[in-house]
Amino acid sequence: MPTAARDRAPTFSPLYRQIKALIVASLEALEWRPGDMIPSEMELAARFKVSQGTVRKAIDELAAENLLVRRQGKGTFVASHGEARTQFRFLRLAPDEGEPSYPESRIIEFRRQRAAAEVARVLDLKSGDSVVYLKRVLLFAKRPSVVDELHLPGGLFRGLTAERLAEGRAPLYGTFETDFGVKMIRADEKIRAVAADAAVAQLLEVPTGTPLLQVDRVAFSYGEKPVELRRGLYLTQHHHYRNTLN
Amino acid sequence: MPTAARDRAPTFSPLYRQIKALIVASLEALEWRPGDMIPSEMELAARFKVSQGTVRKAIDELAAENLLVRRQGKGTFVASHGEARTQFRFLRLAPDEGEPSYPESRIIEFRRQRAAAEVARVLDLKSGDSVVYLKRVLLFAKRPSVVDELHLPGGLFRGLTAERLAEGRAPLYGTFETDFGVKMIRADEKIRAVAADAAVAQLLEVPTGTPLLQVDRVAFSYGEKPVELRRGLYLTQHHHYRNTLN
DNA sequence: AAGTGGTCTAGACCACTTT
DNA sequence: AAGTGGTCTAGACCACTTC
Repeated sequence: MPTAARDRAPTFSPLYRQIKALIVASLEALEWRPGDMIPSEMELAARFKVSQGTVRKAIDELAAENLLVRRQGKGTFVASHGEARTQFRFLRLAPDEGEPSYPESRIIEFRRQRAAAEVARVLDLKSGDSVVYLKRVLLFAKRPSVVDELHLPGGLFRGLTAERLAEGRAPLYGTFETDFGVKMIRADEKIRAVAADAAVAQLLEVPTGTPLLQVDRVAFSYGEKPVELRRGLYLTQHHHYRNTLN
Repeated sequence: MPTAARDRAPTFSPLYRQIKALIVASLEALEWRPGDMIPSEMELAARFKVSQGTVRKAIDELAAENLLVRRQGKGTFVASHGEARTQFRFLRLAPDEGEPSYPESRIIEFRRQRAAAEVARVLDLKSGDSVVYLKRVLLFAKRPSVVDELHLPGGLFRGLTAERLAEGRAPLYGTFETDFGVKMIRADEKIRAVAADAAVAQLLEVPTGTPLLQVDRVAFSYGEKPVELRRGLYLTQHHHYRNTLN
């Protein structure tokens, strides 16, 4: 049978990318939730009326983008922040000695407030829209090592309260996806060296002026939608930010 | 024709990975140099006696790893550090405002010396082996912004002299690949915040104690071979280290 | 027109996991 | 044994670049 053409965008888009977009739409609509198995390649091929190889290529790309995870013999699954595999993808601070571990979190402040102009701009909101503000200290092996400030769109995190996060050792992004259906896909970070001010120095139990890593993050969900603005101040006396250039 | 089996490693390795290894071997042997076009998929398929699709899958992975670059209608080319595309893959310091640019370099020190224990360990040399030591200042828009110290295996960089690098605006890794056949593939970085000591502060024209980003890099060539140890101290008052988490 | 990579199909068979 | 993803093939045709 000759190649199916279907509705082709004015600028040529191959079939497998259209299939890919359909799968992403299903992910976004939570037809399959994080951790779920999606239909087999043959089933999807039947649903979309294309060959298995075309579905395969679409899934290949989604797996490369960490939206899906393939497990031979088992099936293809929706990636989840609850898994060890994904655990350290967004947590780049590692101890100088020993294995990476997940930190303990202490909430310093939690409130809903009106978005300042800068926050609104980055999160694609209107100035004055509701925003969740969260300030935490992260402790690695009982040692306070990070001071974090987060801004989240209020509309996406309706039931979020301080109690719900309290004393959590659970990954924050895992909570976001299971409790609020907000899936973090990608993040951009800008890193600088700064001196600790008095307030931060006290929280981290170091002298004022101690050099800290300042990590400004914007995290995105499906469709490049910004859903988190975060500033982290990292104490790097026993830890470092690890990165790989490919 | 049934599937060719060939010499199969004890743990199963698919054909396309064996093909991939053969292509990497040719790259390593400089059969095709950076910037060169490699043979077409059909030619390689004939050479290796496999189908075009199998060669294609091997090349797909090599392109994903940035060892090869595909150009539709033209051919497949060996990736080169001389291209704009690759330019900023290993240069993560970007100005807060405006477009990234390539810095001017000033050499502060250049000499050959015996490898200290730590340097030898990281570069996989013997203690006392010859090592090239290079210290530079990088200037963005006339502003000194980085102090860099590099250690390179002496054996790989035989003809390297200070004159050859002098006042170079050319990318260092481009020089390495064209002049010495050493191709940088991947690098690991560990980032910390530190305070500028007197010597560095003078070079960067800032007060002693100014917070700086300390970036420790180990760069690798083919086969995970370490070929560079580098420590950079970045002034982040008008620049930042950019990163994307996927 | 010819040559390159890019897409799509259909079918066979392999490797891994579960029943 | 059945179901899943993984590999490999052979052939057709499309899109892009160059001659």
